Amino acid sequence: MAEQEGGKRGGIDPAGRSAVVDLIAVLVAVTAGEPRVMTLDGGRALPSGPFELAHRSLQSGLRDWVEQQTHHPLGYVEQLYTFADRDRGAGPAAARVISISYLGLTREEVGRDSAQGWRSWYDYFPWEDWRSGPPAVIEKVVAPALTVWAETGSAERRHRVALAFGLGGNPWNEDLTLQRYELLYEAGLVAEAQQPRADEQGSGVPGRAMLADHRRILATGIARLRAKIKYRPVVFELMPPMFTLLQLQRCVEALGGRLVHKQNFRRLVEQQELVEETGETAAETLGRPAKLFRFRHAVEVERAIAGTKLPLIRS
Amino acid sequence: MAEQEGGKRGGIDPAGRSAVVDLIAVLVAVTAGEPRVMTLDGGRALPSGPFELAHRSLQSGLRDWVEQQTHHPLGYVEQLYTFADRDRGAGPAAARVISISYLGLTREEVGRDSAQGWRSWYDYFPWEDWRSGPPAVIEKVVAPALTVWAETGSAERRHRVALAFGLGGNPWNEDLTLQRYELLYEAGLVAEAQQPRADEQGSGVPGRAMLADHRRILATGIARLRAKIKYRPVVFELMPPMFTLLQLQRCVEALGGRLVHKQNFRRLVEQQELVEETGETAAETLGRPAKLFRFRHAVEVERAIAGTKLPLIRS
DNA sequence: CAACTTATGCTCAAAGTGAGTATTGTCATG
DNA sequence: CATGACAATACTCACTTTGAGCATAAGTTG
Repeated sequence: MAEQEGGKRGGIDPAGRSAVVDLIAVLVAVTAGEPRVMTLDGGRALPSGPFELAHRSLQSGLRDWVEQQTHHPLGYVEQLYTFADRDRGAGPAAARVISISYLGLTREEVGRDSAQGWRSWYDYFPWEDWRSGPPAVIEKVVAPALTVWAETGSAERRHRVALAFGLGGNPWNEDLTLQRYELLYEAGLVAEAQQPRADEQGSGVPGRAMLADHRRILATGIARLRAKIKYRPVVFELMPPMFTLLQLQRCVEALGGRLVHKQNFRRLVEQQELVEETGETAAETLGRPAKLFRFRHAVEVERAIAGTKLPLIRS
Repeated sequence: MAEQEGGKRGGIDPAGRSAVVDLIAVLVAVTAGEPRVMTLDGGRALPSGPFELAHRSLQSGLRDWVEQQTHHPLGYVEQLYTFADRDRGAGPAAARVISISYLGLTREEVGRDSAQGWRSWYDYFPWEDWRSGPPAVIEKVVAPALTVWAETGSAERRHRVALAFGLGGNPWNEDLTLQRYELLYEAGLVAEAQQPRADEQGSGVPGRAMLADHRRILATGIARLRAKIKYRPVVFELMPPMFTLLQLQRCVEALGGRLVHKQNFRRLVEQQELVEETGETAAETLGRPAKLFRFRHAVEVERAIAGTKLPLIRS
């Protein structure tokens, strides 16, 4: 089916059947209540590099590139998505490039030279941060522009816009980050959608642009992470070994871009036995001192058991 | 970063930076209460083919291959996973192949010449069907063999086995299909794990083998589908336009490999307003005639709104 | 000490779930 | 034509899980 390629160098490829494969990382940390993503090139690109024969696997290839480019170790990693759209790559004459993207979770290391690359992901998606209420940018810029665009389309298009951005009485759903970005792209409101000139923001919407489809990949990562923290205890990959429940809450809020009910959040965390007390208490500056907790790693296995939602029968 | 490849033929590749990319489909239908998967080569392979420059996108490339190989139209499609493990491909001297896998959902078309390829997925994973209680094959073959293997490893290995296969009082979790297959592979109990001889089943566990890593990809598809029907109304892609609630239930049971509580299942379906009455009733053979329902396509958009699980605050 | 800020405890009602029991239509059959 | 067999539907009931608050407790700062 596929011709063999034995050695270190590939052969001629008459059928156009081989492609360049890029590995791209969305590396996330939460620091000081801000969700941050590792970038290169002045914030315009995600860490990435081609998959090479020398790499043992996709993941190890990714690890090599990220650690080489950012000098930051890669912890928890999961695959995100594989993209290969033609007109969505690096310019009009782009080669056929396949982008295999990964989501990585870590913590920022203080005093590292990697400190340069971290940026708040809300720099790229200002409309995604609802922690201080509905972002003004939506009402002032995004909604009007999208509404104009939607008017020129079908009713279904208007419906998609209303649903994704919580317009017309619809509730906001933080998990739709990717759909929102894709809508803005379709509407030509993000810089990446303007083929020729890459840098001018023009008639677009606020939010930093990135090279090629990196911002789309970032949106994919955010969406995945926002969805995942709800059913898998992955937040802890972003926390220090010991933390207070408020710190944990702030982390979740940073990721979700929404505030949560403090008491109910604690109830949830405790009843699910996600954490255990360390016995120590935090040396805070303000308020009653909080107990310090640590993640109960045991739940990672226990949680594998859960999962269902169908009205099963016992027997 | 990546060298340009202009025309129909690729160039020399000194850095080993280009790879062959295969597109692989797990095409599923449910017929007569059995979950079935489309296969080729006498049930030993999934539909697949290389991604070529001529393809507009990964999905369209996949569609081309599947429709050409199976003469069956492809409906709902979603990406599954991208594999590229070295020692897991087509034999020891395998080229570096990247497999991008997709899950497709359809219905079998009667009287099609594509009818050949459909097989029950439980032919490949007999231990996954719990609809008539715990499969004998687990108690008789799988559990003993895995226990022997686990004894030779760490306590953590024993724990993984117990969890994945519901041993030692652990509950069965139908979503762990992939983990179970991977454990069996690790333990050398599936034919694919024996490098040299491919066909002899020998000391292994019952269940049909497949070429290369196709069975692993099938397991990935099953796991994804089992998980997904719980939070997204995808079952309906597998149903005819009109159906009774019992037919719907049988379909869900076929996929999950477990029986569900009839009354509660109906309550769930109705309270979520997934279906609406057609007014007609089924011309059954047995029992009180059932109302025929159709899927409320409106929920596909409505459902996009749902999704949360965090204890949000209103404000 | 008063004012502030955060940590924790508790309550309450509304929904959602797991497991059954009871009743109602139809068809096939002795 | 009464009786089963087999499903479709209706309802119950006891919990559990959530969404929203109210009320205290325990430090820090001026």
